[in-house]
Amino acid sequence: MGELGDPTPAPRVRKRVASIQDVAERASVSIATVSRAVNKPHLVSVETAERVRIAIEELGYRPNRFAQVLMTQRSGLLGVALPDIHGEFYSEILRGADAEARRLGFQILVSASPAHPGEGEEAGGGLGPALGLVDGLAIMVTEPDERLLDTLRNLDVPLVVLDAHLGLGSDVVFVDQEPGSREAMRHLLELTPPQDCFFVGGPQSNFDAQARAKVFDEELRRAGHAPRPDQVTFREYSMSWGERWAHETLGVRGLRRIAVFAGNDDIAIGIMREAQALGLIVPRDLRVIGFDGSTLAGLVRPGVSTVRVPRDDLGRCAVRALVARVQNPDDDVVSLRLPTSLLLRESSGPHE
Amino acid sequence: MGELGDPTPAPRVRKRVASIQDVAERASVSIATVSRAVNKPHLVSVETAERVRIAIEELGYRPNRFAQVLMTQRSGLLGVALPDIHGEFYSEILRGADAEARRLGFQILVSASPAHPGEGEEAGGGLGPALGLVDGLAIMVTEPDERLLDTLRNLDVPLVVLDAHLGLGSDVVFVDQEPGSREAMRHLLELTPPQDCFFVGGPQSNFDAQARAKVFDEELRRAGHAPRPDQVTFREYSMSWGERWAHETLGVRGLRRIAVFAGNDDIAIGIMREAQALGLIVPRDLRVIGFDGSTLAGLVRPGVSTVRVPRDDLGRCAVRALVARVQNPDDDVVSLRLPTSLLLRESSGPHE
DNA sequence: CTGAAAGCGCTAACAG
DNA sequence: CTGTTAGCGCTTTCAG
Repeated sequence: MGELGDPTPAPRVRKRVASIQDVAERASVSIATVSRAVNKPHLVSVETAERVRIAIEELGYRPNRFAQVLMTQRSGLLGVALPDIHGEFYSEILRGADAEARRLGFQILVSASPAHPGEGEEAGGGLGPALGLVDGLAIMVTEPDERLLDTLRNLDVPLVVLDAHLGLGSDVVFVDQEPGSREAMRHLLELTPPQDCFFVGGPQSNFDAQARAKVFDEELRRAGHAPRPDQVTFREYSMSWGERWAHETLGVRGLRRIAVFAGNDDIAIGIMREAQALGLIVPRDLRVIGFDGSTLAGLVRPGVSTVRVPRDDLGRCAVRALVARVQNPDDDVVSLRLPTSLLLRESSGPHE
Repeated sequence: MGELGDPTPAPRVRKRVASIQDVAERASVSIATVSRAVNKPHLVSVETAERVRIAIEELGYRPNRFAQVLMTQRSGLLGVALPDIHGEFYSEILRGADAEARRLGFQILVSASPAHPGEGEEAGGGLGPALGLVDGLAIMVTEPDERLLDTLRNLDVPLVVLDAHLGLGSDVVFVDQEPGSREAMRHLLELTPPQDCFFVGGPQSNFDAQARAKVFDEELRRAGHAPRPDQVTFREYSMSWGERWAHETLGVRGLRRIAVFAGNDDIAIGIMREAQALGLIVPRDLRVIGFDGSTLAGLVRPGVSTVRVPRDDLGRCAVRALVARVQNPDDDVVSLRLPTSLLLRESSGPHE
């Protein structure tokens, strides 16, 4: 049962500092008065307040947060658990979350949850023992995970789920993949027949990947074509997957004049680069649209059309919802939807 | 003095959960025994341990971290304060720091310190009251800041400084700008005369910018040329600054066949893009080297030569040093140096 | 091996 | 307006 204990049993290190006791003595008041002077200044006389202020100053007193936190059961910490901490996508979510948290007087505790925690590993979004220190948890769930769900159910702090509908009655903030995907597909289908359209997605188990693929499927059918299996593939959100797909499709099978709806910008760029390496011209031989609205998509040549995702809004709204819940546990559960939209660039221009 | 108090006075929300008391009663032992069973299993008999285990299970007991932390004065939290949380550079530092922290059983508390905290704002790296919750602080300091220094001096937790030598006797982990910069400059000076070389830097007050500029200056002199004022400029780490510089230098003043050592990859790419927009060819008309080893530098055309910075090592080493200090406060102070090195791509090739 | 007891440093009634 | 008192939930001597 060691896992319940402190992660690193080690000698205490914090040096001895002035306590509220010391301040009280120095100011010749009770500790209660010191506490009030600090936290509820309006409850003490100005003279007393001043004496306390001076004592605090002289002693360099700072309230021990650990003790405060034990009393109030509130740490001012918010857990933010993401699948990964890396890359522009998550980085911006974090930025939004951090900014909003700061604004509201909280600090975020970031955690990159291992995507599939092994048997031994803790689920719960990767904040090991620190989970017990947060006032609330915002967690992004990108694929089904029973163990995680279980942890979340037993959580004893407010919870906000990002980007997934888990059916546990928590607040939810999610990016609606649909409108942007729909726009993207209609744009492609305007100039490319449905049988020449391809979806090159991320991991199949990803909720996002599925949502995007679903729109792809729907729009193709709407255009009168039931997608062949080779038109929809899944693997991972990486440039190398895009390159590989392009190599096999454009290089080996020699397809031309096709249109690709890529699972994200990395994949799109990978596809484009490989196409270019094969001597093809984008968009003439290959039209492509990515997803995420990454900076990179706007920087490569040709610019990559992409579906904008309001990343920092996502972080911001998640934190806002979480804080609302923390401060007002009995408010109605909210479900916040952030829309996506198509951002057109050269990569999805006409075939000629 | 309100700023010393809890940031958000709000009602308690944490629901009532089983305490060690409850477990003790259920297992018919004392709370001390429960504590031992959890933290020092070898100190209790197997039968007792089992009884306690069962009680814990049945009650869904989890030790209250707040109380643990108050007793042990150790939270398992590490503060990591960076100038910004955004962009690949910081993102990777974070990733390294997070991975290492996790490995060592700690959690990091990220903070994007406002670069120049206003008068009212807290210095101390932006972790407001949360500063009191960390076992140690790793802070990246990019420019001189007296107020910050002061805060750091009065810190009552272990401190590791990143990327700056502040002269307070803390551990330091720093990226040595020199070797990479030196290589870069020698590479440029091989084919471009010193009077046609330019340094386009970030903020002048940045330690890094200064270090890089210094090498630029030294190498030009070494090549027999004392840099003119127009050869060295500072502003900010952004693409738009690069574009602007290029516009004025290449567009307005019409310079050609020059070589630029840019303060970072963003600047380098900005310069390159503007040059291309002006119809120039890189590296024929303009050779350029960036800094940071960003992914982006390898993705644009032509590929941008850059000075590699071991970003995740930086985060990793900082955390390692910090944890070492936390666990062993009396170890010798360490100063860790991480070297940089040149990564050649097309952008700094010959003028023709 | 186990229990009793003493706090960690602070906040929050409750009386004055 | 201020002091007294009671904990918050846990860890840790110190005796058995």
